[in-house]
Amino acid sequence: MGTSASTRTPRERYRQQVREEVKEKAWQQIAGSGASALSLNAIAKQMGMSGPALYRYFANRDELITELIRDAYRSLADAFADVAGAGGGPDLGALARALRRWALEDPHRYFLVYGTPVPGYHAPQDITAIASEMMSVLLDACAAAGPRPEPAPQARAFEDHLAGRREWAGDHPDAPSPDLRLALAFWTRLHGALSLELAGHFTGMGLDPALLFESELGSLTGH
Amino acid sequence: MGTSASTRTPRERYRQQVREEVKEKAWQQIAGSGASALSLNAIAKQMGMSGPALYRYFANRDELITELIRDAYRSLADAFADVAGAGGGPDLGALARALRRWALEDPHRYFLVYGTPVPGYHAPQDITAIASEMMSVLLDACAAAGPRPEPAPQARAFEDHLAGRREWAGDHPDAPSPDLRLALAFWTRLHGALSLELAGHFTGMGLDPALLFESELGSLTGH
DNA sequence: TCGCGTTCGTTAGAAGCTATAACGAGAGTG
DNA sequence: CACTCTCGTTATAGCTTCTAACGAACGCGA
Repeated sequence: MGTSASTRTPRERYRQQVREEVKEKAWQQIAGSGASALSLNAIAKQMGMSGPALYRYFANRDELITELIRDAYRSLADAFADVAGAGGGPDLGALARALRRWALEDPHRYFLVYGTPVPGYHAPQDITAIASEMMSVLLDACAAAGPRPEPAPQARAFEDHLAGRREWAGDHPDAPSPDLRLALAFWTRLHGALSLELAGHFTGMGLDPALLFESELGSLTGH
Repeated sequence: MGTSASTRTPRERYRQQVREEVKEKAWQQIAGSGASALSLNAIAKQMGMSGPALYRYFANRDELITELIRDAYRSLADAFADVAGAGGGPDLGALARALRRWALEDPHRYFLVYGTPVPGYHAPQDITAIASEMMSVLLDACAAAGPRPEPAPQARAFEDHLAGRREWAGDHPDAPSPDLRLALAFWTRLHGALSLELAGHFTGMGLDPALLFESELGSLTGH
């Protein structure tokens, strides 16, 4: 046990090491020019080897990008888990600020997860697993959340709808419908504020996105 | 007058006609494979002429895409204006549903406007003008909106912040702060729900995005 | 109606990309 | 020590954007 199957043979060790370095260079390149401009050729040259060598490590460009998306999901889920593990009990505000911190830390990484979807792309199983892992933390925080604003009639209707379709709640099959709706509102509202901020739709407006974010957060945690 | 400067010379007429056909084919291609896969070469071949011919009509790929973004903005602004012009007075619910209809009509067009930003891209003047044209319609609807939920403390703080920085309100320099905040919440919340829906983050959850959208709309228009 | 200039579409080509194929050299295994 | 599997190489096909140079056609003024 200990260093598990990851460190089997020296070959495997080296292989993993190169894959990591490729991904590292890929992140650098994405940070500069976005994911659509990611070039395997450029990465290879940057690592001192010639183009097609990288195809020993990644079947194609899409596989590399999928790997990057997976890592991005993983880092966000870890950030969530850290928040849940740290302070006394889960807290929606802490989760929200961790989300914003994570997004501002690397906007391109954020857009890799929540931006324009790649046409043919379908998330593999393990990525949806990470997503539901995050949802689980979020539902815990929702359950622990205090009193919340009186829901509008449409919100009540949505909660009724949710009561019948909670398969996505994963390990929280008994979560009350208001909690499910709160979790979804958390997700959509904060993502709305964040993605518009990061896409630059507020630039030139002279408003502070942090305050807008806090305002939207306030609409979730109640007064 | 009448047919204005657009129909000056026969040459100019033909030129505009070709430009329109190029954009038409571009939309077809985007609808199939997304904007990142848009190929000038493929469009040219589809129109029966050889690659570089298109460079007589568009300086480069970016100029074509910018034009498409402009048209996309224009069509959304028109959809907003139609709603405002039609029924008796502006209505937030009608605007919201027009927004969702517009988005579902062509998700790729939606992402062209609100999706992952192109790294080097900066919106030209006339596009920001269209954006503030929409904001004006939205602010009218906010002013006409009925009683709204009691704002959370963070929302009050944000309104105070907005009171000092309302330059973006354009032709509504005297809009009250609660209206400004409502307009921004409209924008961010509905965009949050829409973009997650269109990006497919709800697929497999078995929930009805229309009801989620209505629920979020309910949070804006009050009970 | 005739010429002349502008504009258009062409082909050729450079530079870049993804991706495959075939080959040589090395490393680890039995 | 030899054998095999893996790695990195070069060559190549096919795609892309975009520039350059050439010929033809179109339309405007005379």
